[in-house]
Amino acid sequence: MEWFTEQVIGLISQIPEGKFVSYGQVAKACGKPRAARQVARILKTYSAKLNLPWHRVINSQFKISLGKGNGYEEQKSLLIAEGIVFDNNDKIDPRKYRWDIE
DNA sequence: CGTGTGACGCGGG
DNA sequence: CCCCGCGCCACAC
Repeated sequence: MEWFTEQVIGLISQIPEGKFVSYGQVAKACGKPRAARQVARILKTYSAKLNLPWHRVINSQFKISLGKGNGYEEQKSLLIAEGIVFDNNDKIDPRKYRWDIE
């Protein structure tokens, strides 16, 4: 397993309940500021098997990146279950829920 | 080895 | 807010 991948997985696993981070945030924190897309791919590949809180990762627009009918509904409900509130535009408030990586 | 594809991000209209 | 284009990068064909 590559170093970057391990960093990403390690970081994601530390996101506190009720909080979120963006793909870009994770990429940056792991030393590759342009690798947001890779972070997404890593989640798709390992989330299920490694029991990661994948739902706590969204895009920089504070919205869920999964298409409706393709995981969107599930991610949303998981976040709501943790107390996160979505506004009328399906976005969440970063001032309340964003987790600023250590 | 060229080409297409994203669970992305940023700027612009 | 929505829609586009462009840059980015690992991967599948």
